[in-house]
Amino acid sequence: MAMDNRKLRILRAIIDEYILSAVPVGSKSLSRNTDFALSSATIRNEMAGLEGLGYLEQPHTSAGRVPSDKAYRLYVDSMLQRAKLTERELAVLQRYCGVRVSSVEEVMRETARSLSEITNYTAIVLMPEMSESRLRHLQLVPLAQGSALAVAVTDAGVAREAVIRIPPDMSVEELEQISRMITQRYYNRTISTVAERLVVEIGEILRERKSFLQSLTGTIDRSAASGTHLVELSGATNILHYPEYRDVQKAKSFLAAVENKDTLYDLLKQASGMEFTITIGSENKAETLRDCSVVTASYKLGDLALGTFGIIGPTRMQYGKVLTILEYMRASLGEVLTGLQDKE
Amino acid sequence: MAMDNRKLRILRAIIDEYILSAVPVGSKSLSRNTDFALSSATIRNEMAGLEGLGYLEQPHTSAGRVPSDKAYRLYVDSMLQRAKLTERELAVLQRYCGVRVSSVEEVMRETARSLSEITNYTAIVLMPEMSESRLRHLQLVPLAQGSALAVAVTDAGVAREAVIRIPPDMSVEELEQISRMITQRYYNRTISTVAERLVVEIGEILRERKSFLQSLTGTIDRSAASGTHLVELSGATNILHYPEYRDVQKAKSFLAAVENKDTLYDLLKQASGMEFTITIGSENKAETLRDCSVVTASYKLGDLALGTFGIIGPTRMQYGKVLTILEYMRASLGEVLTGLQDKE
DNA sequence: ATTAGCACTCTTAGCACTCGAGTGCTAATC
DNA sequence: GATTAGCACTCGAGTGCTAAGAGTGCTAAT
Repeated sequence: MAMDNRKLRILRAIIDEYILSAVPVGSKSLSRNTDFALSSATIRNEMAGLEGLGYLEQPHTSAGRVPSDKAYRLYVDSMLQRAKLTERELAVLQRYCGVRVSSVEEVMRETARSLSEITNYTAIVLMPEMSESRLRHLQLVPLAQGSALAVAVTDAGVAREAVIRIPPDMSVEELEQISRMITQRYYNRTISTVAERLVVEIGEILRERKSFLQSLTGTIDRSAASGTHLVELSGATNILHYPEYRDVQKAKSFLAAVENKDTLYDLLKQASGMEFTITIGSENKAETLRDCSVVTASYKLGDLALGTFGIIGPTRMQYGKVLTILEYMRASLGEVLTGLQDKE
Repeated sequence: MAMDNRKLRILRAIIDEYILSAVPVGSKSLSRNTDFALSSATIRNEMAGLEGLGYLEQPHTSAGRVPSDKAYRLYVDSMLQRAKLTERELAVLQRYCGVRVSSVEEVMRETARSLSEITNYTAIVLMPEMSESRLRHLQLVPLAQGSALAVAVTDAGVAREAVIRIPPDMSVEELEQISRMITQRYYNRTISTVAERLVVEIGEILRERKSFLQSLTGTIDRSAASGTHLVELSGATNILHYPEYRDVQKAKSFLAAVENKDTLYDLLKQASGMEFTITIGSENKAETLRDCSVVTASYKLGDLALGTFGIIGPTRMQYGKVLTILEYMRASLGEVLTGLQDKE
């Protein structure tokens, strides 16, 4: 049994229908509601064929058919067409572009919020990777006896901070001097380079401060590596709108999965760099997302900030619409990020 | 009909029972499972009395009784006793105290995580108020042509950043000089003072930079005021464990309420400064939390960081246990925050 | 190749029924 | 006078049955 043109058209009709209704679609309703000039019996035959090929599944005998992950894959690969956006959707996007923000974190938060609001799915945004961005300034600010706050600023316009311990005999002037020295020496180097070379190079100059520098390096390393607050999540509870999650148990496991930022980080990390990715159901690495689809987009700003964002929803997702929205968002994000600097 | 001692004992037994089981408790089971030497009939009479007084409610005739908010209020006001912690609970607390963190944000995250893990309710943590903490350092770092990052460090050990626009003719040296001037002049002043006086005072010195300073002030103001990322939330989905939220509709409205950080911010803000607060069901201002209880505690560190944290759960909450945990946490939080500076 | 027709399957909604836990009331008991 | 045993009554949850509806596969006719 091979795939032919008519089978494709039927499959597509089934998918379109199922995406809207979430109800298994049967041969009769299909022949009634579409303009194939075919009887239900013919469609039944074709459906049986499609099931044999693995594109359709039957929840139980005498129920309609449901598209398999394989079907969705075919769908997005070869029959997807961009959807027009509605008034409402455009309005949210426009509002998003006009929003006043003053830090990269805020941009991420707004992006996630808008995405989830438009799509009604769950939105995730991955912050630009710290370790690949370049140092602009490092400042050590004394806090109390024996402790200081280290603040690193990068070209992506983000600051990271960490409280560090300092030798009790270290003076304010010395801290200032070290800050200046590091800033000067490592200006425009990537953070990972800084972490790598700091001790070796400056340790030679300031022998007696070597252990302090070591601890500083450790902090930088850890802070650059920790992906914890690099993931922004919004609209997790949107999933509860969809009938496939009417079962509280399922909803719970989805929400638990999504509350764990490590899973999300891996997800986005993997997709970073790809213009768009679509991962369907069982294609997901994470066990817990096996009946979700993930669509992501990456943005790039000059050779500067680079991040990824996307949405998570049921496999029965409006792929066309989502892609259009992500595309739009991708373009706007650059604008908003640049805008950071143009609006006050 | 007045309240007497026996009524109190019965009411208490009902509350204790209901907190554990979430099932309306009836006269028979109560006389069976407790050591009142009373028949179910007597208890029934007393229960009718308690209902008349507004302490009990009946979901429908021929169901057991459920404590009213008023009953819980009485319970926490006059019959509450601290609960012992279990092994598991202590273990989590211990792990919490040992955790290595290097920024206030991380402390908040860990606190929220641990709280929700121990209690199985939803935890919220409010970050120390920015505008009341004192400036330690202000740094303007040039990013690109016409823009810079302003980073303010406070005595609470947190840094806040914002991208600002700068006049194109402003040199690196001038930025540096302004940073130094502001830091020097406003060292140890509260952020709100800085925002208030900056333009007036320094504007006089740097007349030609007045508009720049104005925009900087605006940024500081806004950044200090924005409560957005000052609230840390954890374990929102824990609520799904409880039978009162088995209805997806209810769960959805709870989660929506809790996803809105403004609501939470108001909640915690109001409780800040109070050692402990307990707000029961309808006592909540927020419409959406009318069948939840909120328990909060505030911490203070010297006259330094001051924040609030708490948990949200069903009105049928283990108040005794929660209070004990919050008390413990309150003590540990100081330790952890100080520890920020002692561990590397 | 298509389709009409038919027998069969499976889910869902509705209905009557039972069972258990709970209630209020009254009369007997301590 | 307080307590309790007893009784009739109510309500919700669970059970079993039936009928309706949607869908299927197969076969024979077009």
